[in-house]
Amino acid sequence: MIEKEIKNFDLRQIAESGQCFRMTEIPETAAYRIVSGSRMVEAVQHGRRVLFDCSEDEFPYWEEYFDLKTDYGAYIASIDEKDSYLRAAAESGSGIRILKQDVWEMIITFVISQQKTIPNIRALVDALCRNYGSRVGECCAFPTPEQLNGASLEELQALKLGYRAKYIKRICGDACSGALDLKLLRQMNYPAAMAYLKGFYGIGEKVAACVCLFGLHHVEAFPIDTWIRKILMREYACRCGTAALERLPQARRCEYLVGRYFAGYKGYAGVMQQYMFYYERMGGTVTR
DNA sequence: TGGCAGGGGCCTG
DNA sequence: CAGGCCCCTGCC
Repeated sequence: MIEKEIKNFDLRQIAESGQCFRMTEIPETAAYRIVSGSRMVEAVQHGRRVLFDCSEDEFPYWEEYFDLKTDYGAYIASIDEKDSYLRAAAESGSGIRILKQDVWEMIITFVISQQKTIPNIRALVDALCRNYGSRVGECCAFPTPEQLNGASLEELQALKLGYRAKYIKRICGDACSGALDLKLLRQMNYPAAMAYLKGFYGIGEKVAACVCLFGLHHVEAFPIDTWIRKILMREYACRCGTAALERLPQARRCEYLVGRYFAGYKGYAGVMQQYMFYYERMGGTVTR
């Protein structure tokens, strides 16, 4: 057991923040089970005190996973005082961390995520682990590229992956052949990683940004999905006057708003994205 | 009961 | 840029 006192840390908020899909509350306890790649830990929290059920040797992995050495209070304190929406969002999710997850797992997970709901994504990731991952104690590891490459297109479609099955099939092939070089990807900076990821079949702008943010820990990444799009148009579009915005094509409007209102959070705009996403999913109200 | 809209998008023409 | 895509869920 490792016990730590941690500010700006909330297991429940992290579990519901939509960046990880294998973090679950253990029934009838206040504890959470967190699975990443082939590792597993259980953690429970009482206020700022957090207990991790792991050895001293294992802890550094989870310390990095939860980004425990970073001061999220400083991120929150840096928010523009005039931006009352963002302040409220950050307050609602002040215990969120940007996780440093397994890159391969993030690639497949976010390819799956397109046009799916979060419960659905959880179920599909779980199915991949149970069907193709190695058993680790009582849970299953995320399948390696080689393991997942053993799945036929028909098998993947049978799991209800729909049109994503062919993306996954091709990406597994690329990862096994070396065309998708994860080691190389991990060494790239943000723009290079985005360009590299987008070159693979089934990975577009949004999925690439999620892999950068949640897998490579490029916290400047700012994924724009339907929720963030809705927020940007509702909370930020009116601030700059509609004329400037209407001159832009539909697809570029969000990009423009992000450039205008989030440039100040240079190098960590993705943290703000997570606060907004969480706040919106919680119904735009503080649930504490 | 059925039709419709939308889901943490991406590819193709 | 507009459709189409697999297929499921929520809603009326």
